[in-house]
Amino acid sequence: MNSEFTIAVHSLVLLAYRSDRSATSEYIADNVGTHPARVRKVLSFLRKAGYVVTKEGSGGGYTLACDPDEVSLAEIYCITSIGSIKPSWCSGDEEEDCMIACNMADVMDGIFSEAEERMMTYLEQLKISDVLERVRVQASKK
Amino acid sequence: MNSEFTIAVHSLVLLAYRSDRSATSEYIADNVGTHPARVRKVLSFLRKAGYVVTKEGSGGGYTLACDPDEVSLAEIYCITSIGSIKPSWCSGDEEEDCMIACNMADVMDGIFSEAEERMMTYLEQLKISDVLERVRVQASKK
DNA sequence: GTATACTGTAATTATATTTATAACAGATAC
DNA sequence: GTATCTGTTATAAATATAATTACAGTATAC
Repeated sequence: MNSEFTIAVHSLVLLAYRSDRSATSEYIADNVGTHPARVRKVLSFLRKAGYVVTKEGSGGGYTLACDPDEVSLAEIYCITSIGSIKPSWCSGDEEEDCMIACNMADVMDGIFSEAEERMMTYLEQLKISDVLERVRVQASKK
Repeated sequence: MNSEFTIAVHSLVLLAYRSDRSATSEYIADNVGTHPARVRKVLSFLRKAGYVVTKEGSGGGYTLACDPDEVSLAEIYCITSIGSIKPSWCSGDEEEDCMIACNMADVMDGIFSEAEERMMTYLEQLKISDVLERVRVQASKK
């Protein structure tokens, strides 16, 4: 799976944790453990989908624009990583004179799509606030 | 996802389609669209797990050693690609002085594991014979 | 209006992963 | 013994991913 999903979830959880304060891409990048430009790219998708509000210029940054109780990981997955279950490599070849070789790519494609849907029904149940709660539980274990 | 899963499923479906005839790695590789050495590597895993029987030497090759009605894609996924849902890249850093940064990697790890389990309950229902049937249906559409 | 501090985005470089290929030992059939 | 196969490792090539650089655009403070 694409790690932009991880970056998006981490960023949203961080913003939810900081309640309504804004955060710069540098601050988020440091917390996530990546480069600010990468955070800006991922959060730019979230902004276009309305999950965060961004403010350019001095004193700018990112703030949460959604209710963490309402937003599921499935929505975030759709924005950042849909289709990433399926490997880019495909078996078979349409030109071969064999029923298996000709059709395996299509069949596997369907299987990967259905598998992804199953995974997404799970992610639908998980909200950003649940992830934050899991972080709290994990922290209390240490 | 790792494409060894695709190669394994394709090979098993091909062997099931050819009933009890054996096939060489070169024949399978040509059908799958990869290198014989890669087929040998993947089928070597399947042999160790008892799904195929191999015969070395002249006239050798691979034959199915399982009932296609009984073997699910979940079993094959376990052998070839377990854990491949989770991206190798992890966010956060245990050393940071922030609850989110410290625990996000563990939390995401758990989420990816659960997501993978959901996907696997779907793959459990799909047998090798179902995949062969899907190939037949797909072929009849053309 | 100019300096400063941000985001947005594209281009480039570096790194990691994946796939293909080569090579050869070991096994079996003839 | 020779030809044909698998098993396995090592290496090279291709691809995908992540980091970095660069700079235009925008808002703020002075």
